[in-house]
Amino acid sequence: MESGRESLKKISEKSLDPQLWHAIAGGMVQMPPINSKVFYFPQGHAEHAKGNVDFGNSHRIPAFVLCKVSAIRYMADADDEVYAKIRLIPLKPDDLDVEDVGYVPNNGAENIDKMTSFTKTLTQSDSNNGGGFSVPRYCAETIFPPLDYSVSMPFQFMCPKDVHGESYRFRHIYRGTPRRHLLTTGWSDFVNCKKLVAGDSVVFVKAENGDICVGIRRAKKTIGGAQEYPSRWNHPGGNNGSSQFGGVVGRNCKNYSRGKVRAESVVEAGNLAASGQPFEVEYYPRASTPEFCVRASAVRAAMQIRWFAGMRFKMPIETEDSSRISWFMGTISSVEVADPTNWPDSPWGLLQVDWDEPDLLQNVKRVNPWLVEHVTTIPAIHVSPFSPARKKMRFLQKPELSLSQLSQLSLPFIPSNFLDSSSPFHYIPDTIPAGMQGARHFQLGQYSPDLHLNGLQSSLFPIGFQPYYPVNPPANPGGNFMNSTENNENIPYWMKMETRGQTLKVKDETKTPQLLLFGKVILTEEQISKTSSGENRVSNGNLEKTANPSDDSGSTVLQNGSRENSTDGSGHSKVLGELDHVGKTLSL
Amino acid sequence: MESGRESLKKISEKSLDPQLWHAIAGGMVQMPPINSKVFYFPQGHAEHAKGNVDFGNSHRIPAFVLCKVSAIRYMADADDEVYAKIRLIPLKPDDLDVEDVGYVPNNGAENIDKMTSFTKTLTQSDSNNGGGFSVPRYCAETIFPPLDYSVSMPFQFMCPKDVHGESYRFRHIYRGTPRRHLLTTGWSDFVNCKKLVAGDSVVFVKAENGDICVGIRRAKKTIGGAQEYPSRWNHPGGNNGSSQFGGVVGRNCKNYSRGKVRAESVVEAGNLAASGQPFEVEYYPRASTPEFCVRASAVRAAMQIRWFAGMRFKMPIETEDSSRISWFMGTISSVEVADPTNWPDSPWGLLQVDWDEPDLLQNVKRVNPWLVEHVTTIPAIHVSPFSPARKKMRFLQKPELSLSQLSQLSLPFIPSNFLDSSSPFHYIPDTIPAGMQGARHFQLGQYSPDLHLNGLQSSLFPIGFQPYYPVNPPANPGGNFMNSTENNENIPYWMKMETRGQTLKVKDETKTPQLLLFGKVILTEEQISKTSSGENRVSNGNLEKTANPSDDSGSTVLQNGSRENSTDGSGHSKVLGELDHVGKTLSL
DNA sequence: GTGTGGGCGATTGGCCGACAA
DNA sequence: TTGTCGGCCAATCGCCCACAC
Repeated sequence: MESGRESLKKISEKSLDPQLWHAIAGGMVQMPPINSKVFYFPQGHAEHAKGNVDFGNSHRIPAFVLCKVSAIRYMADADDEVYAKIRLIPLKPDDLDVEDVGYVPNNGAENIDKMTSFTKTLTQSDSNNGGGFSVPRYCAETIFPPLDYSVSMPFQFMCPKDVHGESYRFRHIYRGTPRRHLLTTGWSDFVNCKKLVAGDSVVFVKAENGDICVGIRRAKKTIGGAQEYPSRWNHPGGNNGSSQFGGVVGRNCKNYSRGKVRAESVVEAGNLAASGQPFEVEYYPRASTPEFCVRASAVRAAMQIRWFAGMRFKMPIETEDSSRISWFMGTISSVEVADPTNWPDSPWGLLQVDWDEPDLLQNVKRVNPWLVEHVTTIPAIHVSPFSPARKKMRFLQKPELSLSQLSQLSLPFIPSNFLDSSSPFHYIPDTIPAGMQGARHFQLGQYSPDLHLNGLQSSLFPIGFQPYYPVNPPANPGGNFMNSTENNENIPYWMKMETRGQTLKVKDETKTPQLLLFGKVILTEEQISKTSSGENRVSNGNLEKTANPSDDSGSTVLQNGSRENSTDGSGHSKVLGELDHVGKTLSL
Repeated sequence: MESGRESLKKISEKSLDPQLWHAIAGGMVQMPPINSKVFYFPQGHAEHAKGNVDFGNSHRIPAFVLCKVSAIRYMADADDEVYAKIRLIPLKPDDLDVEDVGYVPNNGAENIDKMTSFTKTLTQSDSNNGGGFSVPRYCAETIFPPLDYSVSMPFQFMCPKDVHGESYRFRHIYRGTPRRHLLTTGWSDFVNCKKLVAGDSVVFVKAENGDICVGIRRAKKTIGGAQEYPSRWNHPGGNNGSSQFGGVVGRNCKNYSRGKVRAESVVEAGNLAASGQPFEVEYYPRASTPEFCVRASAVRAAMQIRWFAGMRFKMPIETEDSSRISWFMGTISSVEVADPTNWPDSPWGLLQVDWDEPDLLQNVKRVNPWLVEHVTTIPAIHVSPFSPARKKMRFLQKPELSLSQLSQLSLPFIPSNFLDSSSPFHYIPDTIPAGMQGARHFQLGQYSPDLHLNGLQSSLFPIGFQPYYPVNPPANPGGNFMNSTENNENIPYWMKMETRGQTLKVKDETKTPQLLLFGKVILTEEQISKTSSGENRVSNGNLEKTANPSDDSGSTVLQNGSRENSTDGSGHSKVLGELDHVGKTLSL
């Protein structure tokens, strides 16, 4: 009664090549190295799950557990979303014999540069039922097999594989005036099969041996599992009956997709962690919740900072297609335990913050200390009359971008530089008691910068330490943006576009070819650009790149290997352009 | 960060009306009454899950745990598959104060006859992209709202709801020569939306208030979760490129649906059961694995039988659309513990069997004692030259019906009559030690009918008892079949049919309008009929009914309420026609 | 360089009766 | 009674260009 089932299981449990996985996950996704030490936060894990996680009498589950990463399996689920199964071994608080490995750029070090990838966010035309896929020239020339340009309309069929190893067949043709690369036949099927919509991204990855894979990054609509993708009609079909009756009833097709991480597995992990037994967690890097397995050195470094209300900070946010990161600035309004009832000892969400751009990040009330970077200089919060935040919201008046969607927010992965254990404090011994006592619910009064470290920090670092103040370069008030359009006081042209035909598909779902996403907060590229032209954000930079060999304006192919400690006080701009774990990752 | 998530969860956690649930689940599905006693079998639960279940050091998990059913929630998952969440409270082995309730025909007794339902297995034409749904007359007249037959082509729009409460809009028209009922507009969308294929069934249910629901029973392709539905193209679309190249590559769209029950929840349930704590299990009645919560009285009755090698037995199997049950006969080849290493004390799969029709049930090596019925008369195993089993397999030479698919098998629910605690032994006290000692791996020699009860049986019934030998009527050697076609030595007409057009859809997937299913074993109605004309099966009978008021040939509308002890030696034929928990369940 | 719309065939979806099982 | 087919029409898919940003 067991044969056959095994093979099925293996199909769905098959793990991906780590390089491929990282290419699809996006440049900002960093996984901790094997054997490195991390803090596991059950609280954060719970946010990662769908539904409410009830730990029961969770007094015995500590807010954080020091663990060693014993294994990582790189997986993809049924929706082609990549996730990782991280196996963790809890360490004794005084377990000093486990050497934390230094930063390792690639988990599979020998695979560096093995793959080339290109990411493109789908336009309306790309995801239209009737349309093909407009292939950026660079993608075609870098990733796709070469065409025979001697003929008038060169074309070929290419058959990339998805994360599950399934092949898809696309007709790749170079035609039109001016000439351009297109995927025609087969593309529409792919779009329907994968249920892609405008705003989703596809990643073409070429391995060293020439094999081509195609991955998917879905636009983040909601947060942390239980995602209910909007209904997507594959072929709306002529409906005589309904037009004849004017009825629009029916024709709905709900997709009751389940959450990615189940509450029970979180509880199970928490209990195992509490009892010191090895356990495994599933981590969805694109789930828009902060990672809950954080490099121990990063946590320590962050908790050494004497956070207090009034402090200025900046935080990196990735663009929706992972092509850029954007830094947002804010002020700490209060330092207090986020959930004193259930997690009185937790630094998770310790910082209550006010953003310089409250409209865009209005629902990000709390951030983790290790996700932000303290800045010593406070740029003027100048809301220019030409680009006020309020005015920007006019572009959000479309239903799909309404304020009601700007509801919940968690934070994406922190760039690796934050986790760099080469920070001055990586030598701090691991002496955190797994089950902390004392240190109940501390709350610092607002604007009490002289208050000393609160109980949390002292409990995290009970032995002698020096408060650490990172020395950052002055923030660049003018910003340092690429791709920013300046002449956009008017409605941008893409707001006026309409879908051809009468398809009932996702017509009104996403009119924005480029989205920027912060947890559940979806921002258009336009908004980002407009914001960029203000003075209240720091800068952004390329992460993945629109690599156009004939257009170097502001772009360079980023190579990995160059790393700087983001807190070393001098490498700011380098950090912004850093791309340090994917050999060549290119993007549009 | 919690708002909104709650509501999503509630949608997916909503439970169904028990009557509706039962109507969709099918007439053979019986749930134990609330407060009744059942044995919970972790081993069976594990078979219900996808993948391998590792109980770890499971020495402490008993093979069966006597429990009280404290609650049942009737649910439907994202695929519209119904399942139940059964809450169980382990009982102390000597817990005699818990009165086992007698058999209760309907869990919600007051709801009897509240609903009328009709089941139809989809034909190729029904599931064709271009086609509509041919509504059996009885369904239209019994379930659907009445049409105004005064006009020439009467039609209406009806909007049934699915298990999630979503409405679908179908045009119901009465037309053609001869006149017939059809669903046209909207049907195709429904098929695509629900990913229905030929062989799947739809169930129309009308509540007392006239509300109409539509449920789904998918054809069982594989066993116990991790089902990978065959690729279903929603709209294959014209593919100039591939026809021009003659290529059939690509155009595949795998659906990596997950297993229904996760291994972890099985382990969790087993541990809770072992420690005597209440727990909850998810049971998928259509998962083709035997139920793992079995009426205690049924287990006891079965274990009182002195099973031995050489015994003859019969077992009921349901047809794929739950419209009929079929009894297969076999001989016990050996009585031995199925998995002595992990479950040395378990009666699960105790009986090793040889089937009279080994081709059809070749992979059913073991059955549970409470799933079979001992027969005292051994009909001659006469393989007639006109309908030999080998010959029948000729019809399986199509790839979709090849022997390679006849791989694994578990067994469906036993009809309720087997569980009837009104059997002479329902008064046997519950004195089964939850953690049994002794009784390791007993194996009875083949054909040792005089051997006394083995250790398992004595451990299940440690106190005085009388071995129970059911007195059955002599098996009817000639069978008692309906719908059997005799003139099918030739290829049946449906084997010759071809799909119109060039759709790449499920063209070759299921050519059989009627399937009979045994776990993973799929049999056509033709095969069953041919088998029926042999002498080696006992009989079958209608369970759900093709209720045709103008054609009473061999059919009657079955009413619930009439119950007979299947082992009482006289009610055989009544049992076969029994339908005792759904008020009026009709089927095609 | 590439996103979008118009134009247009070829294909399919989808509704119908005819026919037969 | 109802499953399937051929016929037929209309809708739309999907490929192409031209045009803009």
